[in-house]
Amino acid sequence: MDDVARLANVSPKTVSRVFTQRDLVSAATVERVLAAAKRLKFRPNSVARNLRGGASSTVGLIIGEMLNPFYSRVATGLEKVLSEHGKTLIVATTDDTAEGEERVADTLLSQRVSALLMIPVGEDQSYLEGERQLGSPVIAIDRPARNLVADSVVMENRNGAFEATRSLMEHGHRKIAYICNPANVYTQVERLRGYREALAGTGKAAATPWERLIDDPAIDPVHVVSELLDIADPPTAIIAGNNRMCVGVLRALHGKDNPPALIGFDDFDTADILGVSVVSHDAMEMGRRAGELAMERIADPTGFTQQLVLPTRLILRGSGERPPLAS
Amino acid sequence: MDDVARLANVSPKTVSRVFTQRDLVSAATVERVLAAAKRLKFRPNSVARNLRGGASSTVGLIIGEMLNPFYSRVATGLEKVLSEHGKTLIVATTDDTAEGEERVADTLLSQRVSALLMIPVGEDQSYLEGERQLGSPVIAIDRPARNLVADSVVMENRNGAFEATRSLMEHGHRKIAYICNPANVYTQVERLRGYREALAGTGKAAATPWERLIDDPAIDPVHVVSELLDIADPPTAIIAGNNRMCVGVLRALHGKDNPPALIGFDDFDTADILGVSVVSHDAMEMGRRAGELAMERIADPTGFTQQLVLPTRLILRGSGERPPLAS
DNA sequence: TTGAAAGCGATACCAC
DNA sequence: GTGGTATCGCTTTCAA
Repeated sequence: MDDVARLANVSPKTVSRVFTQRDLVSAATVERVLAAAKRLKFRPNSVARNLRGGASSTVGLIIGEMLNPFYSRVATGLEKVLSEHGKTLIVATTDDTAEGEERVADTLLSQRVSALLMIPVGEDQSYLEGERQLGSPVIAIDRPARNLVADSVVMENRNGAFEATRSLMEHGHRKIAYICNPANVYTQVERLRGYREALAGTGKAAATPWERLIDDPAIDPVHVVSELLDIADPPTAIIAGNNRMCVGVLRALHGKDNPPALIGFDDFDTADILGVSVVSHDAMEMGRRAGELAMERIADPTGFTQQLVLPTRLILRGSGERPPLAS
Repeated sequence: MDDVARLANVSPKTVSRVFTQRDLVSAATVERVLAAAKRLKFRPNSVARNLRGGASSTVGLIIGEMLNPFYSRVATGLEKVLSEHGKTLIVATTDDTAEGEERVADTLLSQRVSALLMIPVGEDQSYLEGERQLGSPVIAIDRPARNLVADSVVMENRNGAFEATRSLMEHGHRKIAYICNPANVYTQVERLRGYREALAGTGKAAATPWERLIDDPAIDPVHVVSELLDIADPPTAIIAGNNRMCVGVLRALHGKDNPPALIGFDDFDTADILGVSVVSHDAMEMGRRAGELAMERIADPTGFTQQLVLPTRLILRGSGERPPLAS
């Protein structure tokens, strides 16, 4: 910057002004500075810029992995909002482990991100409490943070599952399975609850014999489904707890003669071609709203924390409307 | 840091040492400093840290959009390598426009990323030449950079298309279509060439009547396919130039009685269930190799630039082996 | 093994 | 409109 100032015959401060509050500088000076900057290939260093003010121009996002289209949709929505606000997105992945989460949170905070957005995977985010007090807002996406005051954006998990189950019941099903992996996360707990409530009707919601709550990513959905369909009183319909599980179930049912009905959670690219009914939601919108929440919180760290709940929508494409086998 | 130093009764420099070259400090001092740091919730500011040295701990990636699974696979592979090297990933998207590319490149360079990785979308990257000379290595992924010295990682586009075409020919096809959108990118030019060469046999490769090289993202693949199958001498097989187009073709063929054979470029999640033959490649590996190339170039900016070419693999799942209609 | 001083690239505050 | 000066949080000399 000093070089530019020298070449343009002004003070460094004026150069700085040209790149930040251009209207405070005379047109002639601006032109001279810009020319000098161009010649010297000068580009303001936004890192140094933010050294002073505290809040940087970056925002951190912690997700399980980028391969999962749900996560990448969230990232997309978020990135859109950020770029509108001149912020850039730092993405870090946890491989869906709690240790990974703490590790990358630490890294991102070292980078002084102006906000930390995350899809929590660990069971406890209290380790972030100090940071939050120090001024790094935390926004939880898809699942609320635990033991931490944080804004959050989630979806209507329970109601989505409730409606899916009810829809299957209206098509004559009564023996309905619920399969998911992982199971110990907020979204699945909620969805399971909605499923049970629908099945219970006015009675008391309780576990059913057709629930398969897996918690080991290594277990093959195909295997689980095969086993499930082989039990004495097999289900006539299946609800898959997330996109991954839904594809797994599809794979398991593939080629079967009289497949059970199927409704998946999360929409996916070829679901229309495959005729798969799903509980759909707008993951990009989640990212977008989370981004807006972050901008809000950066602007006013003292406001009330909010919990946004986004709707889900049942999309019927065929697989969810298959009647039960008349056995 | 000063506060920590005061509390631990040492100089700031010693605190710095504890967090960087711990072995140069006595064990007792280390402990005292760490305790003080913990009490004060001190976390080294890696932004300020890098203010001095030049190269920062971030690496920038410019991609078209995160929704495209190809891009996100590349990002995944890259992120893996970076986290092993203690670097974090800043992702910026261009919406697949050249202007977007320049804009976000500028932003990332302002952030002083230690390397700039990109899937070039514009037709000219010479605008980065200055930066490269100033010490920001540029790595092109999937497509070589134009008018710029840069390392790159690409795949065997031409050969992949060649083999797909040959495979269709071996199954009796002669009237083979090639559909893609966009068309004016390196990958498509190469694939088209492979397709033509295979069809030409020993003759001179030339355009065929079944090529549909679209360049408007708004045009619906379904429409293009319908039209293509309605011409006087319709193709009996189709090669789709990328994942998006492949799904589009699938959608168009869906429900048709005697669909043409189909081979797609890029594998996708449910391709096995849908029985779609594809030219597959390892996008994560591309990201990984690009990351390694970046680390290499950061360590030694003077080395020869490299061009890595990764193989493709034809996966036959049914759609590519349908024989031509005996019409 | 530890410390003092200068500086990285920019901005904020206060003069002129 | 423009220019000094201190400062942000840390690291790199060079000494002790």
